[in-house]
Amino acid sequence: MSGSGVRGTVTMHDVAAAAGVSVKTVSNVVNDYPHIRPATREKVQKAIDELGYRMNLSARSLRQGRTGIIGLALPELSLPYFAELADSVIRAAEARGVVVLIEQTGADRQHELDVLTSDRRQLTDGLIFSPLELGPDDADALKVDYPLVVLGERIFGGDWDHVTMNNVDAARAATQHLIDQGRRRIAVIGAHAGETMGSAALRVLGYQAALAANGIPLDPALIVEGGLWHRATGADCVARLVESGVEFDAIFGLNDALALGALHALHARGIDVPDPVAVIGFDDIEDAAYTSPTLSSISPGREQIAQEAVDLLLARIAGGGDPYRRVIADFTVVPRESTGV
Amino acid sequence: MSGSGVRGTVTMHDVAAAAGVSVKTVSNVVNDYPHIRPATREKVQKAIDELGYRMNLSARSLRQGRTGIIGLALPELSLPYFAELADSVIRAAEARGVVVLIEQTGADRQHELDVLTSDRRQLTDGLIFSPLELGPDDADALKVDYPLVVLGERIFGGDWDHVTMNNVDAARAATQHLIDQGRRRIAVIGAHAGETMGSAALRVLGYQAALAANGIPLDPALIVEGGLWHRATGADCVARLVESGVEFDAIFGLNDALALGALHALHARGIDVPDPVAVIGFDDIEDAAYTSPTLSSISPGREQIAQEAVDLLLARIAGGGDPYRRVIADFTVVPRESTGV
DNA sequence: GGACGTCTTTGCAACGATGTAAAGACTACC
DNA sequence: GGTAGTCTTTACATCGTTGCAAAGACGTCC
Repeated sequence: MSGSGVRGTVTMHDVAAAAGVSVKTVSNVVNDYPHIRPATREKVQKAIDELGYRMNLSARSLRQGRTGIIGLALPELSLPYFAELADSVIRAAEARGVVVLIEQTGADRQHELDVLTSDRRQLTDGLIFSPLELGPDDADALKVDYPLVVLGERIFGGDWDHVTMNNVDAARAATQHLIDQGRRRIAVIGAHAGETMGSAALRVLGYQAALAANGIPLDPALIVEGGLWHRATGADCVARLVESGVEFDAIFGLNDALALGALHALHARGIDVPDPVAVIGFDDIEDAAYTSPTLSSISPGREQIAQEAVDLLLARIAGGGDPYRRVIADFTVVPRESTGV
Repeated sequence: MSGSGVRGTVTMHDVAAAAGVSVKTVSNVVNDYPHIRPATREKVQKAIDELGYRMNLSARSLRQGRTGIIGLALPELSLPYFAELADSVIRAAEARGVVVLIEQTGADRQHELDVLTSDRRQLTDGLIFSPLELGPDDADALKVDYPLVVLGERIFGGDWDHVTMNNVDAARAATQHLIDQGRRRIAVIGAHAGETMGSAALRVLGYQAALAANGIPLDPALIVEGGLWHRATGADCVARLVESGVEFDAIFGLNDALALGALHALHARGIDVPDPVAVIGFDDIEDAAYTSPTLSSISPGREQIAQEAVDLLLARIAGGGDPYRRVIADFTVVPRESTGV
C-alpha cells in the first residue's frame, strides 16, 4: 500500500518505466490532461499506487514558476484576532488548493519592512500582508514586484489590492450603540497620538463623529493613549483613566484585547459592568462571547475578509492586469451583556 | 536600490554575466564559500545588489532535496492554546532559519491521517504533528518515511520523536491545588469516555490519583464528559453538572478553554468564583490572566515544548540515526483568583 | 484506397541552482 | 628556476518536472 524505498526515491521516471510509458505521459496523467486513453491512465495510476509515487513539488515549482504557497504576514498569532484571521485564511486557501506560510512581524516596523523583501518571497507566489506599524510614508516599500494584498487601512492609494473594513463607520456604530444605552461619558482606550491613517485614528474619528452627531461634547481626557493593542494595554489604560479621576460611564476598546483588559481592570477595582460602566470592543473574537460579563463588540466579517483576500491574491497571481481593487468588508454590531443588552 | 525588471527575471546567470565570472562563482559567493578572492566577492556582490538578484528557492530545493520549510499540523488556530503554540514554534523555527507551514486538521480523524500522507509532505522537510483524534490503533499511520515529531501523548512507543508533558502529574498537581484550598467535591469537565491514552484520560487519571492520595472518595457523577475542548463545551458541561443536581465546590477544566466556558456558565447562573465554586484550568493561555476572576491554571512550558520540538525535528532532518527521543516538558501550577489565592 | 483531421503519446530542452572534479593561478620553498 | 602545494575559479552534468512541437495511431469521408 505505502511507498517502498527511501524517501524521495520514486520519480516520474520510475513510474514511467514501471508502466511502460514515457515520462511525459505520467506527467499528463498526474495533471489530468484530457486526451489519455483510459487503459493508459489505468496502467499509470496502477504504477503510481504500487510505487507510492509522490510528485516532487520543488521540481514542479521550478518548472512552473509557482510554488502553490501564499504568504501571510501578521503581527502575532498570540493575538486572538490574528489567530482567528489566520485560521480563516488557511481554510480559504485550502479550499482553493494552496497552502499558507505564516510570518510574524511582531509590532516591529523593521520586521514589517523585512518581510516584504525577504528571500522567502521567492518561496511564495504572493503575500497577504497585515501591517501594523507601516504608514503612508512607507508606501514605496510596498511597491513590490509580486502579488500583494494589504489588509487594513494604514496605507492608502498604492498599486496593490486592499481588503479592509469601514473603520470609521464601524467605530461610529459602536459609539452610537453606547449612546443608545444612555451613555454620555464614553472613554476610548488604545488611541495612537499623531497617527492619521491607521485603524486607531480612523476608529477614534468614528467615535468623534458619533459624539458630534448626538450633540455630546468631546472631552479629550476621555481619549486614552495605548500603543500595542494587547490585553495588558487595555488594563493599563483603564488604570490610568481611573487614576486621572475623570468621570466615565462607558469604555470603547479599540479592539477586543483592549476591552478584555479593561474588563479585567474594572473588575479588579470593583467597578461593575455594564453598570456603572458599559464596555464595547472591536473584532468580535471568540472570547467576547465567553467573558463575564460577555463583551459587546463589532464583528468585522473576518471570514469575508479572509476569503476576499485569498481570492484577490489568487486572481493577481493568475495574472491579468485588472485594476487594483479595494474591498470593504461588512461589519455588524454585536450587543452583549457588557453594554447592558 | 531595488530590483529592475519583471519578477523572477534575474538569475545567477545574469549576475555572473554582469560580474564577469562563472555561475558557480556566484553560487559560491551567495553560499559563503570561504575561498573567494575579496575582489571577486565584491564584484559579485555589487552585481547582485545592482540587479536585485534573489535566489530561486525552488531551484535550490530541487538540487538540495531540502526546502527549508517545516510543517506544523494542529487542530485549529482559533483555539488559543494552539495559536500560542504556533506562535512559539514559528519563533523557534525562525531563530533556526526555517519557516513554518501550518495545516489545520480540525478535530477530524481522517484529516489527521491525510496530513501525514499529503502531497505537501514533499514541500516540507519534516513535520511537527499535534494529533487529537489519532490513538494507539493508528500507530501504523505514523510510520512515515520523513522526519516526524509528535506532540502530546495520544500515541506511544512508535519510531518517532515525542515532545509531551507529564499529563498525569500535572493534573494531579492541579487537583491537589484545589484540595489544598479545602475543596472536596471537585468536578472534572471534558472527560473522554473510553479513551485510554489521550490527554483527557491521563489528566483524569491524575485527578483520581490526587483524590486517592487525600482519601477523598471518587464520585463518578463529578466526571463530566465533553468532546471538543472548546469554550462552548465547557459551558455545556457546567450546565449539565448543575442540572444534574450534584453538589460540587470546584471545577477542574481539562484545558483552559473548557475552564473559560465554565466560568462563563457559572457567571450566567449567578454562581460566584472562587466561592462557592473554585475553578482551575490547564494550559495557561494568555486569557487566563485576564478573565474575571483570573483563572488558575497549569503552565505546560509551551516555549520549551516548541523549542524542543523544532530542535528534535531539525536534528532528525540533518540526519544521523539517533535513537528516538521522548522529551517531557516541565509544568508549573499557576494559582490565580479562581482558586481563591 | 488515399488524404485529412483528431486523438495519444513521445523526445527533448528547458526551469535555476549546486556537486564534482579538474583546470588555472598563485605562493612558498629548496 | 622548478616543483609541490594551496587557493580560486570553472565547465558540465544533474535534481524532477513540464512546455513545446512533432511523431505515431486512428477514424472518417469522399
